[in-house]
Amino acid sequence: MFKALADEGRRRLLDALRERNGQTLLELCELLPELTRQGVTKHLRLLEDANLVVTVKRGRHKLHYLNPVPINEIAERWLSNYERDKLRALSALKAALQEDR
Amino acid sequence: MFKALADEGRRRLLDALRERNGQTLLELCELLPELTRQGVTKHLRLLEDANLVVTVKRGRHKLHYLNPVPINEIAERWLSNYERDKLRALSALKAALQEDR
DNA sequence: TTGACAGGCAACCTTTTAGTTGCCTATGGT
DNA sequence: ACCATAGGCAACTAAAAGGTTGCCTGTCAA
Repeated sequence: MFKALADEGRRRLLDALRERNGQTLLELCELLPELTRQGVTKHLRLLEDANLVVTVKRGRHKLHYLNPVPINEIAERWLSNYERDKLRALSALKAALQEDR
Repeated sequence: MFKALADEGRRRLLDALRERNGQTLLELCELLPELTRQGVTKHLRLLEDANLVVTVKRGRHKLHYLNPVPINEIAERWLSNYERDKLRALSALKAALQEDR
Protein backbone atom coordinates (compact mmCIF):
# COMPACT_ATOMS: atom_id res chain seq x y z
CA MET A 1 0.00 0.00 0.00
CA PHE A 2 2.90 2.36 0.63
CA LYS A 3 4.15 1.18 -2.71
CA ALA A 4 0.92 2.28 -4.30
CA LEU A 5 1.41 5.71 -2.79
CA ALA A 6 5.04 5.85 -3.81
CA ASP A 7 4.34 7.37 -7.19
CA GLU A 8 3.45 10.93 -7.96
CA GLY A 9 1.08 9.96 -10.78
CA ARG A 10 -0.89 7.63 -8.58
CA ARG A 11 -1.14 10.25 -5.88
CA ARG A 12 -2.47 12.63 -8.49
CA LEU A 13 -5.08 10.09 -9.42
CA LEU A 14 -6.14 9.70 -5.82
CA ASP A 15 -6.31 13.45 -5.41
CA ALA A 16 -8.47 13.72 -8.49
CA LEU A 17 -10.86 11.13 -7.14
CA ARG A 18 -10.92 12.89 -3.83
CA GLU A 19 -12.04 16.00 -5.66
CA ARG A 20 -14.58 14.24 -7.81
CA ASN A 21 -15.38 10.68 -7.13
CA GLY A 22 -16.55 8.16 -9.72
CA GLN A 23 -14.55 9.30 -12.73
CA THR A 24 -14.06 7.17 -15.82
CA LEU A 25 -10.77 5.99 -17.18
CA LEU A 26 -10.70 8.57 -19.94
CA GLU A 27 -11.46 11.39 -17.56
CA LEU A 28 -8.56 10.33 -15.39
CA CYS A 29 -6.36 10.10 -18.46
CA GLU A 30 -6.71 13.83 -19.00
CA LEU A 31 -5.06 14.25 -15.67
CA LEU A 32 -1.89 12.52 -16.83
CA PRO A 33 -1.55 13.67 -20.41
CA GLU A 34 2.05 12.51 -20.48
CA LEU A 35 0.89 8.91 -20.35
CA THR A 36 -1.08 6.77 -22.72
CA ARG A 37 -4.41 5.29 -21.70
CA GLN A 38 -2.78 1.97 -20.99
CA GLY A 39 -0.23 3.60 -18.77
CA VAL A 40 -2.97 5.13 -16.69
CA THR A 41 -4.79 1.82 -16.65
CA LYS A 42 -1.78 0.18 -15.09
CA HIS A 43 -1.57 2.76 -12.35
CA LEU A 44 -5.25 2.39 -11.61
CA ARG A 45 -4.78 -1.34 -11.50
CA LEU A 46 -2.14 -0.95 -8.81
CA LEU A 47 -4.38 1.34 -6.82
CA GLU A 48 -7.16 -1.17 -7.15
CA ASP A 49 -4.91 -4.01 -6.04
CA ALA A 50 -3.90 -1.94 -3.04
CA ASN A 51 -7.60 -1.53 -2.36
CA LEU A 52 -7.32 2.23 -2.53
CA VAL A 53 -9.82 2.58 -5.34
CA VAL A 54 -12.85 0.51 -6.17
CA THR A 55 -14.33 0.28 -9.65
CA VAL A 56 -17.83 -0.25 -10.94
CA LYS A 57 -18.63 -1.11 -14.53
CA ARG A 58 -21.63 0.73 -15.86
CA GLY A 59 -22.37 0.12 -19.49
CA ARG A 60 -19.24 0.87 -21.39
CA HIS A 61 -17.85 3.07 -18.65
CA LYS A 62 -15.75 2.06 -15.73
CA LEU A 63 -16.20 4.32 -12.78
CA HIS A 64 -13.45 4.74 -10.21
CA TYR A 65 -14.20 5.43 -6.60
CA LEU A 66 -11.86 6.28 -3.81
CA ASN A 67 -11.82 3.82 -0.97
CA PRO A 68 -10.89 5.92 2.03
CA VAL A 69 -10.76 3.07 4.52
CA PRO A 70 -7.27 1.58 4.14
CA ILE A 71 -5.54 4.90 3.89
CA ASN A 72 -6.99 5.86 7.22
CA GLU A 73 -6.17 2.52 8.71
CA ILE A 74 -2.56 2.98 7.79
CA ALA A 75 -2.53 6.52 9.02
CA GLU A 76 -3.80 5.45 12.37
CA ARG A 77 -2.01 2.19 12.86
CA TRP A 78 1.35 3.15 11.54
CA LEU A 79 1.86 6.85 11.76
CA SER A 80 0.43 7.24 15.21
CA ASN A 81 3.29 5.14 16.50
CA TYR A 82 5.62 7.83 15.32
CA GLU A 83 3.42 10.53 16.69
CA ARG A 84 3.52 8.77 20.03
CA ASP A 85 7.30 8.72 20.18
CA LYS A 86 7.88 11.98 18.47
CA LEU A 87 9.11 13.94 21.42
CA ARG A 88 11.34 11.20 22.70
CA ALA A 89 12.91 10.72 19.29
CA LEU A 90 13.38 14.41 18.83
CA SER A 91 15.18 14.87 22.10
CA ALA A 92 17.43 11.90 21.45
CA LEU A 93 18.22 13.44 18.12
CA LYS A 94 19.08 16.79 19.60
CA ALA A 95 21.21 15.20 22.30
CA ALA A 96 23.15 13.24 19.70
CA LEU A 97 23.75 16.29 17.58
CA GLN A 98 25.03 18.32 20.48
CA GLU A 99 27.42 15.75 21.88
CA ASP A 100 31.15 16.12 21.47
CA ARG A 101 32.39 14.70 18.25
CA MET B 1 9.38 9.98 1.00
CA PHE B 2 6.55 7.56 0.27
CA LYS B 3 9.08 5.72 -1.78
CA ALA B 4 11.32 5.41 1.22
CA LEU B 5 8.44 3.90 3.15
CA ALA B 6 7.51 1.59 0.30
CA ASP B 7 9.81 -1.18 1.42
CA GLU B 8 9.31 -3.61 4.24
CA GLY B 9 12.98 -3.68 5.14
CA ARG B 10 13.17 0.07 5.47
CA ARG B 11 10.05 0.11 7.60
CA ARG B 12 11.67 -2.48 9.81
CA LEU B 13 14.69 -0.23 10.16
CA LEU B 14 12.52 2.69 11.14
CA ASP B 15 10.67 0.55 13.63
CA ALA B 16 13.93 -0.58 15.14
CA LEU B 17 15.06 3.00 15.54
CA ARG B 18 11.75 3.88 17.04
CA GLU B 19 12.34 1.20 19.64
CA ARG B 20 15.93 2.14 20.29
CA ASN B 21 17.29 5.27 18.79
CA GLY B 22 20.93 5.83 17.84
CA GLN B 23 21.90 2.37 16.66
CA THR B 24 25.00 1.69 14.64
CA LEU B 25 25.07 0.19 11.19
CA LEU B 26 26.10 -3.24 12.42
CA GLU B 27 23.37 -3.30 15.01
CA LEU B 28 20.82 -2.55 12.34
CA CYS B 29 22.32 -5.24 10.15
CA GLU B 30 21.31 -7.87 12.68
CA LEU B 31 17.76 -6.83 12.01
CA LEU B 32 17.97 -7.77 8.36
CA PRO B 33 20.13 -10.88 8.39
CA GLU B 34 19.04 -11.73 4.87
CA LEU B 35 21.02 -8.77 3.56
CA THR B 36 24.68 -7.96 3.52
CA ARG B 37 26.02 -4.93 5.30
CA GLN B 38 26.16 -2.97 2.07
CA GLY B 39 22.58 -3.81 1.32
CA VAL B 40 21.54 -2.35 4.65
CA THR B 41 23.77 0.65 4.04
CA LYS B 42 21.89 1.38 0.85
CA HIS B 43 18.54 1.25 2.56
CA LEU B 44 19.78 3.56 5.28
CA ARG B 45 21.09 5.87 2.61
CA LEU B 46 17.62 6.12 1.10
CA LEU B 47 16.08 6.80 4.48
CA GLU B 48 18.67 9.47 5.06
CA ASP B 49 18.00 11.03 1.67
CA ALA B 50 14.32 11.09 2.50
CA ASN B 51 15.30 12.83 5.70
CA LEU B 52 13.68 10.13 7.79
CA VAL B 53 16.87 9.29 9.63
CA VAL B 54 19.76 11.45 10.62
CA THR B 55 23.24 10.12 11.24
CA VAL B 56 26.06 11.20 13.49
CA LYS B 57 29.61 9.92 13.19
CA ARG B 58 31.18 9.19 16.52
CA GLY B 59 34.61 7.70 16.34
CA ARG B 60 34.41 4.68 14.12
CA HIS B 61 30.70 4.31 14.74
CA LYS B 62 27.88 5.82 12.77
CA LEU B 63 24.81 6.35 14.86
CA HIS B 64 21.38 6.45 13.26
CA TYR B 65 18.60 8.54 14.67
CA LEU B 66 15.00 8.67 13.70
CA ASN B 67 13.82 12.02 12.45
CA PRO B 68 10.16 12.09 13.36
CA VAL B 69 9.40 15.44 11.80
CA PRO B 70 8.76 14.70 8.12
CA ILE B 71 6.74 11.61 8.77
CA ASN B 72 4.38 13.63 10.86
CA GLU B 73 4.32 16.42 8.36
CA ILE B 74 3.21 14.03 5.68
CA ALA B 75 0.67 12.43 7.93
CA GLU B 76 -0.89 15.75 8.65
CA ARG B 77 -0.61 17.43 5.31
CA TRP B 78 -1.50 14.55 3.09
CA LEU B 79 -3.41 11.93 4.96
CA SER B 80 -5.63 14.30 6.82
CA ASN B 81 -7.12 15.35 3.49
CA TYR B 82 -8.44 11.85 3.15
CA GLU B 83 -9.66 11.83 6.69
CA ARG B 84 -11.53 15.00 5.95
CA ASP B 85 -13.37 13.55 2.97
CA LYS B 86 -13.76 10.09 4.35
CA LEU B 87 -17.49 10.12 4.91
CA ARG B 88 -18.27 11.74 1.61
CA ALA B 89 -16.13 9.29 -0.29
CA LEU B 90 -17.59 6.37 1.58
CA SER B 91 -21.14 7.32 0.81
CA ALA B 92 -20.38 7.90 -2.86
CA LEU B 93 -18.80 4.49 -2.90
CA LYS B 94 -21.82 2.83 -1.35
CA ALA B 95 -24.19 4.63 -3.68
CA ALA B 96 -22.22 3.48 -6.68
CA LEU B 97 -22.15 -0.09 -5.52
CA GLN B 98 -25.86 -0.20 -4.94
CA GLU B 99 -26.94 1.33 -8.21
CA ASP B 100 -28.47 -0.80 -10.94
CA ARG B 101 -25.88 -2.31 -13.17
C1' DT C 1 -26.52 -3.20 -38.18
C1' DT C 2 -22.70 -0.70 -38.51
C1' DG C 3 -19.49 2.35 -36.77
C1' DA C 4 -17.53 4.97 -33.13
C1' DC C 5 -16.47 4.99 -28.35
C1' DA C 6 -14.70 2.97 -23.81
C1' DG C 7 -11.91 -0.14 -22.30
C1' DG C 8 -8.97 -4.84 -21.85
C1' DC C 9 -4.99 -7.92 -22.89
C1' DA C 10 -0.39 -9.34 -24.06
C1' DA C 11 4.17 -8.69 -25.73
C1' DC C 12 7.75 -5.93 -25.65
C1' DC C 13 11.35 -2.30 -24.29
C1' DT C 14 13.66 0.80 -20.92
C1' DT C 15 14.80 2.49 -16.56
C1' DT C 16 15.10 2.02 -11.62
C1' DT C 17 15.78 -0.43 -7.65
C1' DA C 18 17.75 -4.05 -4.91
C1' DG C 19 21.45 -6.63 -3.91
C1' DT C 20 26.17 -8.59 -4.24
C1' DT C 21 31.34 -8.76 -4.44
C1' DG C 22 35.81 -6.89 -3.92
C1' DC C 23 38.63 -3.66 -2.26
C1' DC C 24 39.82 0.65 0.31
C1' DT C 25 39.95 4.01 4.65
C1' DA C 26 39.80 5.37 9.30
C1' DT C 27 39.61 4.55 14.26
C1' DG C 28 40.62 2.42 18.51
C1' DG C 29 42.57 -1.04 21.62
C1' DT C 30 46.61 -3.59 23.19
C1' DA D 1 53.14 -0.15 15.94
C1' DC D 2 49.79 -3.40 14.63
C1' DC D 3 45.72 -5.61 13.80
C1' DA D 4 40.86 -6.05 14.38
C1' DT D 5 36.72 -3.39 13.99
C1' DA D 6 33.34 -0.16 11.66
C1' DG D 7 32.28 1.55 7.73
C1' DG D 8 32.67 3.62 2.59
C1' DC D 9 33.01 3.32 -2.52
C1' DA D 10 32.47 1.48 -7.14
C1' DA D 11 31.33 -1.87 -10.53
C1' DC D 12 28.46 -5.31 -11.66
C1' DT D 13 24.07 -8.34 -12.01
C1' DA D 14 19.32 -9.39 -11.40
C1' DA D 15 14.78 -8.24 -10.93
C1' DA D 16 10.92 -5.21 -10.84
C1' DA D 17 8.46 -0.99 -12.30
C1' DG D 18 6.98 2.05 -15.76
C1' DG D 19 5.65 2.70 -20.20
C1' DT D 20 4.55 1.80 -25.13
C1' DT D 21 2.39 -0.45 -29.28
C1' DG D 22 -0.88 -3.35 -31.56
C1' DC D 23 -4.84 -5.63 -31.58
C1' DC D 24 -9.19 -7.41 -29.57
C1' DT D 25 -14.02 -7.04 -27.12
C1' DG D 26 -18.22 -5.09 -25.61
C1' DT D 27 -21.71 -1.31 -25.68
C1' DC D 28 -24.38 2.37 -27.33
C1' DA D 29 -26.43 5.39 -30.87
C1' DA D 30 -27.79 6.61 -35.60
